[in-house]
This record gives sequence, structure tokens and C-alpha cells, in this order.
Amino acid sequence: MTEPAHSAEPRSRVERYDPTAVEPAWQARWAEARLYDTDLSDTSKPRHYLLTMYPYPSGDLHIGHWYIVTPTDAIARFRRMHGLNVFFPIGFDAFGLPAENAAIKNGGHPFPWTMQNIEKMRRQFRTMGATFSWDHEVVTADPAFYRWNQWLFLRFLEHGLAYRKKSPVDWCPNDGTLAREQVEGVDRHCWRCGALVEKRDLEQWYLRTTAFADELLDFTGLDWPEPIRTQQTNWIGRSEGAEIDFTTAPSGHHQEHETLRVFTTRPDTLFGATFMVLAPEHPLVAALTAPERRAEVDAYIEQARRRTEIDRMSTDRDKTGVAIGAEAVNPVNGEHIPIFIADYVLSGYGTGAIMAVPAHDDRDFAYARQFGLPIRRVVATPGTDADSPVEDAYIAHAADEQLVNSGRFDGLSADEGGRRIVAALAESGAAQPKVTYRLRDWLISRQRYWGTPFPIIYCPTDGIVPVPDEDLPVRLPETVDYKGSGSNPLDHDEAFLHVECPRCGGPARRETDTMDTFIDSSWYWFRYLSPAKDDGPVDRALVDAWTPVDQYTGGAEHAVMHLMYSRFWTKAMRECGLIGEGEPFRRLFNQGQILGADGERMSKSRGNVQDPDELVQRYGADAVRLFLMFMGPWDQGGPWSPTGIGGVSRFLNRIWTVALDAHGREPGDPASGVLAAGETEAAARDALRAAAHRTLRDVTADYEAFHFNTMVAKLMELSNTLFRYRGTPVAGGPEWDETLRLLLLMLAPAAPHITEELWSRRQVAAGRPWTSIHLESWPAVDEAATTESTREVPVQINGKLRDRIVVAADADQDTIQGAALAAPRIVAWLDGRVPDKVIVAGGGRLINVVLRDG
RNA sequence: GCCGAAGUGGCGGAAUGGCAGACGCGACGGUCUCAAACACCGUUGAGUGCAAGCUCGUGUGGGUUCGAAUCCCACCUUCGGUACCA
Repeated sequence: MTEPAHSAEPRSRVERYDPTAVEPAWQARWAEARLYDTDLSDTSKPRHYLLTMYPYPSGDLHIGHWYIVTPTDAIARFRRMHGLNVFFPIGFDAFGLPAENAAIKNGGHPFPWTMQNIEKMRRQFRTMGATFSWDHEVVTADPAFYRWNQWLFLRFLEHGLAYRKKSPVDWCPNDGTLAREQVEGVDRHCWRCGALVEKRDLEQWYLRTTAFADELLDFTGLDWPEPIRTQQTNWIGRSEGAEIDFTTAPSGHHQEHETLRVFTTRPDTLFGATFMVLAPEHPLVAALTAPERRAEVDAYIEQARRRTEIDRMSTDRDKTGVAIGAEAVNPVNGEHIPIFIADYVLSGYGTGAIMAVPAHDDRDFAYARQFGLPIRRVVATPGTDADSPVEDAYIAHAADEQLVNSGRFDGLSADEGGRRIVAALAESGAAQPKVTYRLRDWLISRQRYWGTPFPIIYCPTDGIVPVPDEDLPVRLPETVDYKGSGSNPLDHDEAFLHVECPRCGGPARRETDTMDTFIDSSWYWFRYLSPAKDDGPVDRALVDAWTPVDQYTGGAEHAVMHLMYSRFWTKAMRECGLIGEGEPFRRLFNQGQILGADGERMSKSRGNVQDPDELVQRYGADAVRLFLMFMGPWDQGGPWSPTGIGGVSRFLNRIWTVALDAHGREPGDPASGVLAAGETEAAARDALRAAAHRTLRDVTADYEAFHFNTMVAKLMELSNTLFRYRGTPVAGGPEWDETLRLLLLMLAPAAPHITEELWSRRQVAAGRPWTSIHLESWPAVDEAATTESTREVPVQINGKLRDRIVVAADADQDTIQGAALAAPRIVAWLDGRVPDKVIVAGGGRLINVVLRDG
């Protein structure tokens, strides 16, 4: 370490700050001193589990990773300074599509590709100076981790939370199942081979997320951002309504009185049902279709299967559909209505069939218009002609609206009428109240190699047989032959495929699907607590002590999938008696996303990835960390631009200068080293100390609220204040010294290296042994130092600023009002007129003089 | 389409019912230097005025209020998610 250069020579220069030398040296020293090891069994301090979403090992740590991680690290350091025992682990979400794509393309294996990427990212992570508990790292592609996915899956199976069902996937004849992003163009072709994508029905595994639908709607005790809670609530989409059984009318081509069950949220509009629509996939379509309609119906079904769900749900495109040549009978009045199939009805929601009430539903209205079907009003406000033509679907719920055209239910309110209609039909079993959810069970089967194998064996005699716990893990084979195709190589891996049935010992076949990677991220934070544990997935005592996670940080793009699956999985583990609590994350913060310079998501394929390494080389990790925090609000993100990093770099250099060269003067500034005209030395000392403590008060609040951008701005102001006093008699005095000390402590969580270096030099200068600034306590605000004797009050006339007055800090409202009305410029504006009103706002913070026709 | 979010100087942003533009970038002017770079100091929303100042100004249009970037209604644009990217 160099000695601090405290020179009395006015034009002295200290050596320039060189982050490339300082930062790695401190990183090594911290690691050596094991400064950030967390003792999970330490109960002497309050525990704080700080979690940030673990990265996918794409191979390069880009600036987006820094944006997620380095402010979170600042939180970790800030909390440690408050005496908390902070656990801040990291790991890698190592299964997934990109590794597989690389292997297919280059003829390799996903495993080494992934592990090399992880190795590189670990090195890059270390340059951040982050305080990770590396000895708790989890890599999900390690059998030591995914073994427990298998084990947990088997527990869920035992508890009825996992089941098997046939469902369609996007299928390419050459490359097998495709992800949504692998289907391109309006004609929906395969990204790799260009073949047209079709749907294929496969038996697949599901997890019963809907079992917890109501519990997932309950956010009690969770401090989560409201937009996320709203998105999850809407995603679950609870709707109350009724199931109503229509029957089919007699016809020559099918059996009469087949039951057609519909779900509706508006049973009150049952008399307004003028047609029925089935999803094209509805199981009765084939049986009900009239022979002369069959060709057209089959063609429509084929066409619907090629559309995406988003496309199908779009309400602004023209409605399509075909009549199937059959009729349904309305149970409430025996009316016969035609049956259609249309792709705006989805098979996965409700019963896959709707009664269409065009007068009171937008989509039904559009369909009726398109196909010239009758529209009958059944709800109206009093005074509306019940039979006037309906120009627009009328949906709004007015308090006084009543049923019309509804037989004996006419005149009832919509709510009451709906209840009575359901009750009346319920007597004959033709209706019952029903709650449905938009939420679907979680399809976890993937027709891919690079994931957790299902611990399932199919035996010709015993059927579906779980792999016994003692045979876990079912390992992925270490050699793999993709044959240049995207389809799952496990399907033709003879050694993997053939297995003895654990029950009968006969020849059997392994499940070749693997698990969705969202499974890994649904419980990885539990595993961080005991990553090496080999007799169970979690250490119950540690889980009880450390979870729910106190603070989770990560992107809002995970609002409904990862963040919902994690809540489900935690509840499912609780249901199996493995843990005690049902919520994973007590407090959540969603930071924004850093986009490429082009405003698009950063990705290797777009070529817009920003590598932080060269910025770190040039400006240092502290400058990069600070710049990312300073750019804007953390929850906002935005397109990447390095413009402005010079500003924070300059800020750090100024701190370096004031800290090491208090008495130096700037030759470029003629006023340097001189107090402002009229400022006494005593006043300057007070002003400096007041600035320091006000900054401390505000910066503390900013850290608490994760308002890092304003936190940095306030520290810049304080360093500017110090710079202004540099070289004056105030510099180097006790107030100066206190201010500098506070500045370093406040900056330490955000810029850990430079503050440690300067802290260390102060200790050397004072002849004390080294102790890390990162083991210091957060300083306390001296409230007395922050008070002022006078303050400025803006005076407005009709809301426009016209003057400012200075009053004593403790002046009462009457005094302030009097002073405001006596201010020369206000007197001139009033020009003898008497104000209509004078508003003293915010306890005397502002005066507004109201002058009508002024 | 549906769900969620965001629109403020040349740029990133601050202010979430009370002084619009903190802090920083860029630009311009200056100091230092033999010079350049670095560094430092100052100016910088638009219009108008010799000036004090005045007028306008927070995506668009309307509304509430003594007072609106902030609250309400309608719309426009951009971003995230939309169940096999993670």
C-alpha cells in the first residue's frame, strides 16, 4: 500500500486512481480473509436471505447480469452494515434449449458446453466484487441436484399432484417438438428445417397447479409489487358462473339428447343464447357433424389446429367458424339453436363449449354479425325498449338493469335472475354453480435430452412404474448422438431406453421425456442452503430457519411463470410434509431489463450483447457498478448506452482526490481554496457537516427503497461540496474528516473497492491496523446537525410562481402568510386588489394567493 | 387481442398533489499547459426582452383542484408476458 499523500504543497498531486491494480488486490484479500462467508448456524444476528435470480449459463456474463446482480450486492453489503447475517448465494440454471441447440449445431454434447460457460461466468462474476457465498453454489445440470427433482416428482405423484394426460405439441417431422420461439412466420414453419409445423397429441406429464388456484390468489403477508400480484391474479383468472347442460336436438345422423355442457359467467343471459359454439377440438364434434357438413368442418378443424392461441384469442380479427349441421336445446325454454365450431372457443378453458349471447358478449356479438345470426337483448335498464335493435354488445353492469325477454324471470335484477335461473335448472340437474380458472395445470414434459429425466418406467405388465428412490438419480447418458436433428436423442438411445421393470423384472422402457427447466428454478433456493446434502432434497432445520427468502430480486418478465411455479412448488412441498411454509419469497423486487443498444432484448443471435469486461478494464468494476445504479430507476431498465459512464468515473476520481489531497488546489479555478465571499469559516464548517448528515439521512432512505440512482446523485452532490471546500481552512478539519468518513461509508455498498482502499489508507495514516470498511456499522444521522435556522417559501399567484420569501424555520402560518403578502413583488402583482383566498400549503411550505379575474 | 408497465430538455433521468428539469452526459465559453490530453470553473428547456422579467412547456385530447408531470376519462406510441426462451 502506498502512503497517503498529505502534502501541504498547494499544487501537489496524488497518484491517479488505478482501479485495475486496486480492485483485483482487494478481491483477493477479501476472499483470503473469508470476509463474506455466511455461517448459516449463527443465531447471534438476525438472518437475512437475499436471493437474486440465478443466470442461465449462456457463456458470457453480459451487462444485464451486472444490472441484476451488482445492486443486489449493494443491498447485501448495506444489510451487513446493519448487523444482519446475510446469505447471498449464486448458482446456474444449467438445463435448457441453448445448450442443446449448440450441441446440435456443432455436433457436441450440452454438458461440456454448459460447464465451460459456467467456468467462464464464474471468473467474470468475481470481477464484480460481489459478496456471493460461493461455497453454496448450485448447478442444476449436476445429478446431485436433478436427482432431487426426480425424488420430489415422485412425492408429488404419490400425493396426486402429478398426472399424465394427452395434449398437443407443435411438431416438426424432422426436428420433433418445437418451442414457440422455434416456430416462425405466419405459415408456421420450423426454424431449423423450414418444414410446416403440425400439432401432435402426446401423452405428457402435468403438475396440478390448479389444486392451489385459490391459495395462489392469496398474497397475505407478501410484500410484492402490485403489478406482479395483479398479473398473477389475472393469470389465474378465477371466474364464478355456472355450468349449464344443453341437449342435442333429434336429427337423422346422431343420437338425440346428447348432453352439451357449457360454462358461462352470465347465467342471467341464458334466454339470450341464440346459438352455441364448440371448440374445434371438442370431443362431440365428430359425432354431431351432419354428413353434408363433414368436409367443411374437417377443413376448419385442420385450419384451427395450425393457429396459435394468441392468434385465436385475438378479438380484432374477423371471426371464423362453421356450422356443423346440428342443433342444441336450451334447457330453460326448449328453444332449438344452431351449433357452430369456431376457434375463438378454446378447448382448455371451461368445458370447451359456450352458449353464445351476442347481445351481451363482444366476441359472440362479432360472430353473430359476421354470420347473420339473431341478437336478442335480455338485460336492459328500465325504459329501454326490450326489442330495440342491439347496436353493440351491452356488457356494463348497471345497478338498476333487469332481465327482459326472459319469461318468468323478467323484471329481476341480473344478479338475482342469474341465481334463480341456475337454481331452477339445478332441480332437474341441468345446471350448477361453478368456479373456473383460466390457470391451467403445468405441462412439464419436454421431448428433449437436456433436462431432468423422469424417474418413470413403462412396463407392458405393470404399466407406469416409478423408479424406486434408491435407484435415483436416473442419469442422463453421457454420450449423445443428435444426428443433426432437434428431435430427442434419448428416443433412440438403446442403452438408456431398455430397462428391467422394478416390479416384475421383465423388459420395460424408460420415459424419454425430460422435465421443464422451470422445475429447477422452482426450488433451487432451498437447495442453496444445503447443496451437498445427499439424503434428501432439503435440510429441514435450515429451511425453517432461513426461508421464506427475505428479499428476491429479478426481472418482471418472470411475473407469471417462474414466480407462480415457485409458489406452487413450495405449496406442493409443504403438502408432502417436506417443509413448513407455503410461500417462497416474502419480499420481491423486479428490476427492469437492460436491452441492447438497438432497443431489443440482448441475445447472442441478435449480436447486441454488451460485454462488461472491456468497461471494467477501462473504468473499473466500481465505476461500472455505480453507473448501472446511476442510469435510472432500477425497476426501469432500458436500452444500453455507455454514454455517461465517464461521469461516474470522474466522480470516483474526485473522491480519490478529496480523500487523499484535502489541501490541494485546482490551478484551473481562480476561486479554488478560498471560501465564498461572505462565508465565514465557522459557517462553512457547519454547512459541511449539515450537508453530510442530510445526505446520510436521504441516502439511507434511498438504499432502503432501492432508489440507487438518486442515492448516487446525492453522494455526487456531497463530493461536490467537499471539492468546493478543498484547499480552504475548512479542509482537513474535524467536520471535513467526518464528512469524508460518512461519504466513504455511504458509498461502500455500491463501490466496495475504492472505498476499501481509501478506508485502508486512512487507517494507515492514523497508525491503526487494517480492518475492512465492509465490517463497519452503518453510521447514525445527527438530526441536530441537519436543522436549518431559516427556509425559503415560494409564493404563487393563481398557481404561478411569482416570488420567494425567506422565513424563520419555526415561523407559524400567519407569519408566513403575512410575509408573503408583504413581499414587494407580490404587492406589485396585486396592485391594490384584495386576494380572494390565500392557501398556505403543506404546513407553510408554499403560499398560493388566489385572485379571481386577476 | 388479452394482462402488466412506461412516455418529462439534444441524451439518461429528478420531482408521485405544491418552486418542472436535481444529479450526470453532451454542447458551448473559460482556466491550467509550450501544446495536446487530463483536470478544474462557468453557461446550457423553448420563445421574447437592454434588463428586471414575461409567455409557453412533462405523448395527444378532455376533466377534477386554489394548484396537476403527479389524480380521473378517452386515445396514441413503446416495452414485458401470453403457458416448450430463460
